[in-house]
Amino acid sequence: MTGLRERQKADRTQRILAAASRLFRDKGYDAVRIEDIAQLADVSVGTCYNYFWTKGDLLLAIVSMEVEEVILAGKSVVADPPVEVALALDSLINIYFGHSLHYLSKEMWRTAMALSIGAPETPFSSRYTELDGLLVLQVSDLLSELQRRGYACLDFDPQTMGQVVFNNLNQMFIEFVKQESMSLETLIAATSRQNSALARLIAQDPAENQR
Amino acid sequence: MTGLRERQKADRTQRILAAASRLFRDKGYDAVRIEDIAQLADVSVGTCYNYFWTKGDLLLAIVSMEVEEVILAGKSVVADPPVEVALALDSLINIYFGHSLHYLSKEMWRTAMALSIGAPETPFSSRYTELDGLLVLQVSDLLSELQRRGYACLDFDPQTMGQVVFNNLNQMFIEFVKQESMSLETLIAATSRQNSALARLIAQDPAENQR
DNA sequence: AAAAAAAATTGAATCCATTCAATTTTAAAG
DNA sequence: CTTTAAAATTGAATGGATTCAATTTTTTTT
Repeated sequence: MTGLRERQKADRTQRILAAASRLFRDKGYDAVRIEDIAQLADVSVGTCYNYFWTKGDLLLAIVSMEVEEVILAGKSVVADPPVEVALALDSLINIYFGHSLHYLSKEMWRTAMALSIGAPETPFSSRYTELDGLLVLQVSDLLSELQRRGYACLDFDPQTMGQVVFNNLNQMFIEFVKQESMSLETLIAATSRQNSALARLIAQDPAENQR
Repeated sequence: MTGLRERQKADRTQRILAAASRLFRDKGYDAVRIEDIAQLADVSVGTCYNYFWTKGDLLLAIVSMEVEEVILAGKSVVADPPVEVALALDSLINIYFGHSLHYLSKEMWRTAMALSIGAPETPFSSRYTELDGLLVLQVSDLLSELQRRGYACLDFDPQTMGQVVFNNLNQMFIEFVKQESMSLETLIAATSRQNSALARLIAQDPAENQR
C-alpha cells in the first residue's frame, strides 16, 4: 500500500522538522543554518528546500503544530465555560498563553509572526493564518455559548466581538514576544484586565436572568 | 554654525531616504538592492550602512514618517470629536487608514510591520513601536474626551479600552496588508462594524445626560 | 527483469545583505 | 598653513539562504 517513496517522504519530513525544531530552540532561529538542519536530519540542503519553501516556512510549520494543540486545548473551555464572562475569557487566556514558551522561544514566535505578515503566501504562512481564523472562531464560539447560557447579554454579535477579543489577545502576545524582558505573568495580567473591561460591558445583568 | 560635515550628513540622509522611498515604491522592497539605493543616492553601499543599520531599518524610517503624519492628523479628531462614539471612532479610522496607501505600498507596510516584530531592537523598529504607543494614547485620549463631554459612559477605563480599540485596528490593518486583494473600503467597513459594536456598549444612555 | 519515465536528491553556483580594513575627507591643534 | 586626530566613505570580501543542472532512486511499462 504505502510505497517506499511515500514512507521515505514522511520520514524525511519528520527528520527535518525534528532537527529544525531542536536547533531553533537550542541555538536560536537566526543562528541556525539550513546546512546545520540538513546535516542533523541526514539529508542535503537541496532536500530541505524540496520539503519546505524557505527556512521561515519550516519554522512556521513547527509553530503551526503548536497552535493546533492550543486550539484543541481551547475546546474544553468552550464546551464547559465558567459562569462569569471574565472568568471564561481568563480560562482561554491561560490556555492560549500558558504553554506558549514550552516548546517555542520568544525569538521563534517573533520570527513566525513576522513571517506570517511579511511573507503571507507560503504554504505554512497560509496555514498559520488559517489557524488564527480558527482561534477567532473559538473565541466567538465561547461568547456565543455564554450568551446561550444567559451569562452574557444579547446586545452584541459574538462573531464581531470574538474577533475584537482575539485581535487584542494576539496584539498583546506580539508585544510580549517583542520584549524579551516581559514575563508571562505580566502578559496575562494585562490581558486579563482588558478582558475584564470588556466582560463588564457584555456580562448579563444578573437581574435580567430572572425572566 | 552648521559645519560642513553636519550639512553633508543631513544631505546624505535625505538622499538615501528619497532614493529608497522611490525605489521601494516603484520596484518593491524585495526587488531593490542596497546597491541600487546607493547608486541613486550617489553614495556607496557602505555609507548606506553608516546611516541605517539594515535595509529593513531604512524602510522603517520611511514608514515611521508616515505614521508621524497620521498621528498629527489624528489630533484634530481628538480635539473636536463627533458627538456619537461610533462616529468619533469612524473619524479616527478614516484618518488612520484613509491615506495609508498614498506613499506606501501594501508590501512596504507588510515588511515594515513584520520587521517591527521580528527585529524589534533596531533604532527605527523602536521608533515604530514608540509611535504605536502614541497611537494607543491618541485613541485613549479620544475616549477620555468623549467621557468628559458626556458622550460616553464612565464605566470603563479609557486607557484600557483605548488599547483594546487600537490593538483591534492594528490587527485589522495587518490583515488588510496581508491580502493584496482586500480593498480599503472593505477594511474600513469591517473595522467600522467592530467599533460600532464597542461603541454601543460604551455609549452614554441619552437619558443619563439629563442630570 | 530490463528499459523507460517520473520523482527526488544533491551540492556547487548564484545572489545579496552585511561587514571591515584601507583610504579619503573634515575638523582641531599648533 | 602644516600636522595630527577624528569621522566618514568606500568597495571588495564574507556568509548564508536559495536555486538549479546533473545524478540517483523509485516506479511504471513492456
